Amino acid sequence: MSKQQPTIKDLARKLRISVSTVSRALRDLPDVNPETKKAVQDLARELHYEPNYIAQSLINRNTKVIGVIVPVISAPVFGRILAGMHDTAQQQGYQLMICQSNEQAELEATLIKQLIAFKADGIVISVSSETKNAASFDVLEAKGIPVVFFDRVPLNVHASKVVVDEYQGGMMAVEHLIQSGCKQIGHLAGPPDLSISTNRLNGYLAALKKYSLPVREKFIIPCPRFEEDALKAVRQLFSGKEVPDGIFAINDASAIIAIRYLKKKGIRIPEEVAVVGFNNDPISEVAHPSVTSVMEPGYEMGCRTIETVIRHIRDHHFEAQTIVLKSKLMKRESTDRILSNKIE
Amino acid sequence: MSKQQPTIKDLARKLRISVSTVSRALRDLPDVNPETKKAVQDLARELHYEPNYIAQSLINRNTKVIGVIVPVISAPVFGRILAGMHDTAQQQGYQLMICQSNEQAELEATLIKQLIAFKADGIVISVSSETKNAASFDVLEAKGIPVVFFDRVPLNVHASKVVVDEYQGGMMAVEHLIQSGCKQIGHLAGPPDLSISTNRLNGYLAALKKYSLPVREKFIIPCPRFEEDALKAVRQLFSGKEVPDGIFAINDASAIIAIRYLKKKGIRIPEEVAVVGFNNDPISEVAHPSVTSVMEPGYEMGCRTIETVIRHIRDHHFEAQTIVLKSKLMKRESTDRILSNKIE
DNA sequence: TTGTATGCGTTATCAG
DNA sequence: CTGATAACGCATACAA
Repeated sequence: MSKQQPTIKDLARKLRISVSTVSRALRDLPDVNPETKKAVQDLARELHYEPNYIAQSLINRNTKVIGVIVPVISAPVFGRILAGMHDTAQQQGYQLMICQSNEQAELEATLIKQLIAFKADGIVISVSSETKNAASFDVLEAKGIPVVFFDRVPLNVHASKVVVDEYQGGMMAVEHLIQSGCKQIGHLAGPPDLSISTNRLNGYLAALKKYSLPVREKFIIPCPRFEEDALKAVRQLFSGKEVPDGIFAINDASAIIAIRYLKKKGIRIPEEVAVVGFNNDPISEVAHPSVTSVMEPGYEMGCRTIETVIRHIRDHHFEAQTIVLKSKLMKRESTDRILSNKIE
Repeated sequence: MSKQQPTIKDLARKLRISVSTVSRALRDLPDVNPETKKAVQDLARELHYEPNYIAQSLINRNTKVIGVIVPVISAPVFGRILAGMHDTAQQQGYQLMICQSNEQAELEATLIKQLIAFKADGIVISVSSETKNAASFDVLEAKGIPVVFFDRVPLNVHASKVVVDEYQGGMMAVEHLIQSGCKQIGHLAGPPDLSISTNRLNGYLAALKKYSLPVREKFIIPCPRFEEDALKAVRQLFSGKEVPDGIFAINDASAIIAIRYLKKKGIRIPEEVAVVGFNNDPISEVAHPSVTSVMEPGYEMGCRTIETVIRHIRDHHFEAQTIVLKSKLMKRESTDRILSNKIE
């Protein structure tokens, strides 16, 4: 804190009135003499008085703080989500306490404890790729602290969730590849324990089934650490006798790693292999060729998540709900097999 | 908050001892019977007791919270900085309260007030592009709240600052353009009131001077809203009779907008016009051609900023200092005039 | 309309 | 080693 911030006590002493009157005047309550009220407010301004939120929290039993845990702050998807979260929180008079788990389950658990100790009114979480069970979240349920999961959500947890329809996204992506003429589509999958991974994978499988294309286990390669495992995965994908003519990647960074690998091998994109990414990160637009990608409504997801957790905070009996947002396919050069010859 | 979180009172009642003993046991203070200590700690674990930070803050007169204000959370540069900030803060036992000003001076002032009300132990700020004077920061000085400015810092404010040597960055960028054979270098400048803008501009001017190249006012075009004004600016740059053969852009997004414009006009890069960006955002690497860019040590800047503010918090007499970090030029295709014919 | 007393959860200062 | 009691800054029921 600082050296000597004025308190209501100081104001009271200077004005020779009681602290309760000062307290009431500052909050502009009705039953207080207009003159004394004005005197108090004037003095408060003059001394740059700011109410002590900490003390108020102790009494009101709420902090107006929402804890946020994301795997990595610097990932573009989370950047957009956090921006949306901050704007709606601000609008509703809440502050955000943003933390990153660095994809570590243990740190995630620690952060949850810290946020509890801070008496955050509610907590919103996007789980780390390491998180295997929901044990760390039980505390929250037990303590009755409102939680909303977003983007990456755990299974078997009774809580509100805000997610993108990953199944639809995956399906849409693969369907687009098929319609572009791909017959053998490889999938650079995500960390096995994440909901987004399995849902996108299921979308992939559903699309294949819809068009009666065979599923080849060898064409589905999980990348536990996302793009960090992507290069190895693509290599594996193209090491066999039969190689894919289309790739559906778990995110844009992985898609671009695949594209680079293919270009280096002299394989033309999209003519020989078409590629679809996920997230619509800025890089997908500027890459060469630009990458067709599934765009998730990140900012909106952030807004809805905060709205939902606030609803839970205000009404502790509010029923847990799952909000599913739709994603959109941004078609670009990496799958544009008709216009592909126009690419310079 | 929640319904019924256990307090030390509850623990005391259950164990039929006093709250002070419980308090001491929980903090593992020396003069307390090992047996009672164990009993307390066991019960605490059993009941999932978590200390109330709020109450502790009230008494300790510190919150272990550092307020952070950035213009936009979702910008890659700030993402990296925030990541560095969070990691060191976590390591030192501090929580971050991250806010975005959305480049608005007024919101920035509001956020500062909120953080003061929250009794943040210290505040770190990267000013909005709209911020013209330092009035909103005076309150902090007056109240003796430690402040550290980073990245975009205001002039005429006595406080610690952590910055990148933007002058050196700009100079390096332009020198590289000159050494690549450029003789007429245009500059897509930043918002006029920002320190980064003027410093990069000065670096640009210094480089021209060093190589005895003339300064043309018409080749320096400010972009008050960064990339949002970039297209208009490039158009202007190439509208006259004399056009540049090199462009130094205030950031990578602007550089890429320029590149797109040039490509559309059939102007070859880097042969006819070489381009340098700033920030080394992921897009600079994947763009076509990839963009030579000045890399700022964002993560490190975040770490150093938090370290500095914590130092000020711990020692209120700690002298304000300015830490200057060096940037690095990442050379890529957009300026590679020798290898340019190798670009596919 | 205003003041007094009490409490929020914790720590610190004393006595015992 | 342990237990009362008073703070921290504020809000509120109650009294005046």
